[in-house]
Amino acid sequence: MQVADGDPEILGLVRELVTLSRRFRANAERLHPDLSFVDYSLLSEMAERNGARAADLVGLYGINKSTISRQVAALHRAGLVVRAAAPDNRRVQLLHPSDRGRELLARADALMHREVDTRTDGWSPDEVRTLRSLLARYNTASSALPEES
Amino acid sequence: MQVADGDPEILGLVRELVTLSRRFRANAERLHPDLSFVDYSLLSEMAERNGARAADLVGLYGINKSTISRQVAALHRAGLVVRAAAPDNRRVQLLHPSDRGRELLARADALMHREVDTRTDGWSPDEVRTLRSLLARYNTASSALPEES
DNA sequence: GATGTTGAGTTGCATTATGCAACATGGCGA
DNA sequence: TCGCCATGTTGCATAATGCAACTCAACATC
Repeated sequence: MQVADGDPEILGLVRELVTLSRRFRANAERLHPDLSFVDYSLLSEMAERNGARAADLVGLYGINKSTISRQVAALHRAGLVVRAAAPDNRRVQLLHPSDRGRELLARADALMHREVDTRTDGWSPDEVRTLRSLLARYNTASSALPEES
Repeated sequence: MQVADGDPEILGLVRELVTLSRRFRANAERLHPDLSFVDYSLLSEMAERNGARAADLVGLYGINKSTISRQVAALHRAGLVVRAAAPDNRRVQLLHPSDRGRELLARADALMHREVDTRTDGWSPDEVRTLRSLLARYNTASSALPEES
């Protein structure tokens, strides 16, 4: 792999990742207009982790905390998120989807599920598993970003 | 696959795709601030296809043509894209990266290459190939979207 | 207990990304 | 020739995002 620079396989992977990133989001946006892609990502993460701190989301997506702050505030205003003080550290607020949030999340999940299921039509279960697992590895690796101070 | 609804494998895949979509973009944005993620995606597609029509890009990314129009216009103003009339259909303009565009693209490519190479550190060449190929299949399947009339 | 330091969020300000709908125009077919 | 249609473009509005300055509560030290 140390072809140093210019491994066409890697560059090809980059291309696919780029395309996926733009298209997947646009597609999701069309699929469930009730819950924007951003809101969907936040709610699913909170649900997944059974409560997330804003800072977690900042780290996960690698975006500015002001952005997360605003997006979470919007979700809260919309009644889709509840904030709870963390038991251990009172400075922190744990974010959870509200009942209504869970409901919207479930609906969007169903749509996304159907969508991805359709797009992987004809794949073997093993291929689906493999894609998921490789993406999970890639995403996890990405988490270990060099934090800019 | 026909678990109708609720296949956790599919839903897991959805989660990974969501995370990737948000993070990959943000990451690219930080990696090569000279060339925004959007500009990068457009230029690489033009280069890849050796000339792309605006409508191609609209279809590829599934976004509104007005958005593409503006983004291409910006690239053109910046001197990174040249427009040429298509030989067969004069209504169409073929978009190519300019020399300067190619230059910026190459620089961003190098950075992205390095980035992805790093994140797949420790992967077998086969795993990298597999991820690329599965993503390619997924992306291609996505192209066949039901066009909303 | 007062005080300075630090972590977690917020907010003002600016820019970019994107959608929708109306509009412009140059080809093409009847 | 005429009208229709495919390709784009533009006005208008909203969402997403970054940066930097600021608030505030919790901690640590003295």
